[in-house]
Amino acid sequence: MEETKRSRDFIREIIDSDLASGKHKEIVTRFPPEPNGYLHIGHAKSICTNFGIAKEFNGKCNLRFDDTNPVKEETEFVEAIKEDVEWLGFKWNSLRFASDYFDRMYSFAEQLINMGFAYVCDLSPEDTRTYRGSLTKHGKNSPYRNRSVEENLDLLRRMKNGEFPEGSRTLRAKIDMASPTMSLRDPAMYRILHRSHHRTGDKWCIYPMYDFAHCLEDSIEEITHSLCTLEFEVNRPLYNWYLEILNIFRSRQIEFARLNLSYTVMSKRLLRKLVEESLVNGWDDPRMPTLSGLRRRGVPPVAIRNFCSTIGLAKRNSIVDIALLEHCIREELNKTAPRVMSVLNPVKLVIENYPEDKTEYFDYVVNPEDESAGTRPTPFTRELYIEKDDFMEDPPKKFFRMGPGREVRLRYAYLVTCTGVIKDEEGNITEIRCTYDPETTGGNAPGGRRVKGTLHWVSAAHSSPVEVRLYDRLFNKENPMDTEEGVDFTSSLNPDSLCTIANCMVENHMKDKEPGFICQFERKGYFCIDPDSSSEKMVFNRTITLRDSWAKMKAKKKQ
RNA sequence: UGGGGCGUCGUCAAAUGGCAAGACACAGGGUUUUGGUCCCUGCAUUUGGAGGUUCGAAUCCUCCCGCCCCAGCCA
Repeated sequence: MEETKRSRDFIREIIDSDLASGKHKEIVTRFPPEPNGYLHIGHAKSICTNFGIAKEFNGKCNLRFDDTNPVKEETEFVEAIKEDVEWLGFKWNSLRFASDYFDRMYSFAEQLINMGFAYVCDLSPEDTRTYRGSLTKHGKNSPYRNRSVEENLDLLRRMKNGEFPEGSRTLRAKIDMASPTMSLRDPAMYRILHRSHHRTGDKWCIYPMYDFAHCLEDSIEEITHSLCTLEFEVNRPLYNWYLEILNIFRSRQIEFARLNLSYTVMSKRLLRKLVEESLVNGWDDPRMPTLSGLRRRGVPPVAIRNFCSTIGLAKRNSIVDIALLEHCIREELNKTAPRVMSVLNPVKLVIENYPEDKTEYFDYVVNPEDESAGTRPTPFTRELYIEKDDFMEDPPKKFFRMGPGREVRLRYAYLVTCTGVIKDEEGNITEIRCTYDPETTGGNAPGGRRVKGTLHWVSAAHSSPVEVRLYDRLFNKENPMDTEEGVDFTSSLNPDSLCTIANCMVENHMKDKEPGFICQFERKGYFCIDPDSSSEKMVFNRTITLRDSWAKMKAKKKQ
C-alpha cells in the first residue's frame, strides 16, 4: 500500500453513511476540468479525491470535460489533461464531454419554459446587473419575466439558430429576484455566443452556463457525489433547484477546500501570466506547479498521490507548507532512485602515488535502500574530479572534508591524504594533489582508523561534461499573493529559482539513459534527465536537494 | 451592514460529551563509506474570545471576534 492510511474525512463519512443507509448501491464521481489550461497540483488534489474515492468504494469515476464555453476552450488542452490524469496514475471509467449533452440540455431548457420556470430576457448585460440588485439590496424583476411560453420557446429557438447578436438576450431561470442568495436571482441559463466549439463546431449559437449545465451533466451521468471546491458552496441551492424542478437524478454536491501551497501560486490566470510574460519557460517549466512541470522536474506521480493523501480533505481554507510536498518527493525518491556520482562543480584531484595507466573497478551500491538494485562496477583512475566545495585550504574544525594534510574517504575507493594544491596566477586552485593508502581498498579504514569525511568523485577519463539546471522555489515569499497595494505578485519571484551550470561531470554510463530517467547524485540531490538533452549534451534537472544539515549549520552560524 | 461557510501546534489535520492522534517543520541526541537514510527525545495543561449546561466540554447552548465566498451573458 503506497498511500498512507489516514482517518476518514467528512466526504468519506458521508459516503459511508449513504452506502450504509442504502441511498446508493454504487458510488459514481467525476473529475470535471474545463479544457482551458493545464492541470496543476491543485487539480491533483481533486483528481486523487474523485478517482481515489471511486476506487476505494469500488465505484466509478468519469473524466468529463466541462466544455461549455467555446471562447476559452481548446482541443490541445483536452489531450494535455488526459495525459496528466493518466500520468498521475488514474483510469477513468468513461470519458465524457459536457458538449455531448447539449441537445439534452436544450430540451431541459424547453421543459423549464413549459413549466413556467424559465424565460428569455432582453436586458443588456449592464441592465441585468442593475436589476440584480446588490448584496444588501433586493433585485427587481426583469420586464421580460412574464412572456408567454410560446414566445419564450420561439425566442429560444431563434437564439439557438443565431438570429440574434451576442449579448442581446439570455435564457433565464425564473426563481426569485429578492433572494438573499445571489445565484437564485433569475440566473442565466443560456447566453448567445456566435463561436464555433471545439467539438460541436457551428451547430450552436447558444451555450449553457455553468450552473445550469453542471448539475445536468452530473445528473445525466448519475454522479452520486459531485465533489467541488468551496467557492461553489453558494451555488448549491441553484444546483439543487434545477434537479428538483426537473425531477431528475439527484446528485449531491459536496464542497471541500482547494489546495494552496506556500511559495507558489495556483490560479490558472496567474500561471498563464508567468508563461505569457516569459517569467518561466512555458507551462512545463520545472518550476511551475503544473503537473507537466512537476513531471519534467522529476517528481514521481506516487509522491504527488502520497502528498494529496497526507494533506487531508476538509472545508477550511489553508496554505499547505511546500516543505511537505518536498518531503513526499524525497521520501519516494530515496526508496527508488539509483545513486550515481556526479561532480557539479569539478576540480581535478591527482593521486600522486597511483599508477598513471591503471584503472580499477569498485563495487558501487546502486541503492542502499533497495538491496535488489544490486551493485555495479565504477572505474577509478589516477586523475579524478571532486567538488570544489569539498576542499578548503583553511578548514574550520567541523569541516569533515578535504584540507591540507587531511585524510578523507573517496567513496567505495580509497582513503586519500591531501598533499597540496596547484594554483593559477590569480590564486585559483586548479588542481588538488593527494596520496592514497593501498591498504584501504573499497574505502575501508583499517584498524579503527577514524575517517569522518566521505567524498564522491568521478574518474576524469570515464566521465563527461553535462549541463545541470538547479531549481529552487519559484517565489521568495510564503504567500506571493499577500502583497501591498499596487504591488504585483511577480515582485516576489525568486531570482535564483533557476541556476544553470555547465560542465558538470557525470559518469559515462549515464549516456544510455533516456529523458525522464531519475537518479540521485550522491550527496547532492535527486536529478532527472531533461528532454532538452541531445547526444552531444545531456541536460539534468535537479528535482530536489537532499536534506543538508551541514548547509543548515553554516547558515545558522552566519546569522 | 443580506446570504453561505470556516476558526484545534509554526503548517496541514484527527478527536463525533470521557486522558487534545498523526504528519511536516523546528530543536537536541544516536547509528552511518551520502553532513542522505534510519533510530530515539522534545515540541497545544488547552482548541478564536467570554459566559452557561454537565460529575465531565474542542465537542452542547448563548453572545462576541476574526477570516473566506457570492452582485460574469466565467467555471
